[in-house]
Amino acid sequence: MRPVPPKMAEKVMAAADLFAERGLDGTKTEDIAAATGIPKATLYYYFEGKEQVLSFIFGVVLDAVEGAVRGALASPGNAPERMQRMIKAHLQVFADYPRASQALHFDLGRAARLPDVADRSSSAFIEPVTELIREGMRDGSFRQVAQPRLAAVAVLGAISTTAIHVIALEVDDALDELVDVVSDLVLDGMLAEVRQ
Amino acid sequence: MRPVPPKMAEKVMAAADLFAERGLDGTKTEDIAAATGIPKATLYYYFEGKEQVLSFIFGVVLDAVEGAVRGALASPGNAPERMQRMIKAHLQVFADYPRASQALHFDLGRAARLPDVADRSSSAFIEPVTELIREGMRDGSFRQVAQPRLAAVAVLGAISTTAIHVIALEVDDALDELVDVVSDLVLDGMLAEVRQ
DNA sequence: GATAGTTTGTAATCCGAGTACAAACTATCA
DNA sequence: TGATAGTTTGTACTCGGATTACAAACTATC
Repeated sequence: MRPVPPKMAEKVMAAADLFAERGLDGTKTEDIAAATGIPKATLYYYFEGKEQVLSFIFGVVLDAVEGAVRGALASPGNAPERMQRMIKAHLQVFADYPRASQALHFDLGRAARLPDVADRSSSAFIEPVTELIREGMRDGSFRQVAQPRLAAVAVLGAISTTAIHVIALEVDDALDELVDVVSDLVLDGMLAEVRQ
Repeated sequence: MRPVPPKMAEKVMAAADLFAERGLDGTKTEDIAAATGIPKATLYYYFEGKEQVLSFIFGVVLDAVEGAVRGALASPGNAPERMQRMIKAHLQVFADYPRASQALHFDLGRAARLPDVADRSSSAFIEPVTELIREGMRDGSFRQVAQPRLAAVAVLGAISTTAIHVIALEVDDALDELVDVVSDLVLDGMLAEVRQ
């Protein structure tokens, strides 16, 4: 993949609409050309194929997730406060890139097999959040969680599944309400009383 | 789609391996024929195309999920107890159909657009679990959740994301440990103390 | 043993991804 | 100015694979 000049990068993001709607395999190269305004031959000059176009778009989203998570976890406050900020920041990425996020979710299995994408989603989210959980356990703000890494995966699942669910409803500002739904669940759980 | 005789139905499940590994579009009709032992022409006699083969397999998993959730929610006990049983039963479906579950996750976006599949995953999981949450709120065993339906979606996300994560690791009995990880998170959250 | 439905092999069609290539265009530098 | 390298794009081509067509063989049933 040749380095993608900024103008091209911007145009190419328009393909996220198509991928979100029909998935990679449901999208014809011609359609990408039409939607982005980049002729087919030019696409093949920069990308090795349409999968790389998808991969490029995923990269943009992952960059944003990485930045959001990193920022929230580096912010001041105790572990629960930072966890909530992380959830908010992560949801903000879905709000900022709704179509690209949907595309990522649509072709989730493929994404997991794309070189880089799998590693990067692990290093952008799972690892830092696992570390946050461990930290909260050490300082006493989180209870002892048997498997911090799996807990981090569960949190990721809760965030992304609800976000995609809400985006699909196409109610624009509905993602905001999710911050409370998800962080209440993750932090407090659903029980009315703490079990002894 | 013609009614699929039992012998055929059983054979066809072998295609789940392929779909789990490469997704629908990465799987050739010839490969499906080879893996299932059903000749290509016969496949087209029963199914309108390979997407319908995928859909059929998803249907089997959804039947199982529906049964598992329904059984757990109809069992005796208060809402938290039944929620935990539901989580266990749902995870058991992943254990029973690991490859088909992976296939479903791989082609998640497509699944959401398949007629029936979307409706059925909603009626098999989201709606009954939403109702369970409401019930727990009424009888005081769950705290007041702002959006029970979104909470149910979050729980589904936590269950399925962790299950797929664990299946991918190919450690056979690791799904068992998930019951505690997920139900602790869902019921108790992660905080050490209840916030006032 | 006639009829309807099933099973399967083979050949043909058709679409679309990716490739090849050449002409036109642009920037840079001597 | 003109040579050179890189960029942009149109057009035509190849090739794989999904789907279709079809006919022969097979099976159950009445």
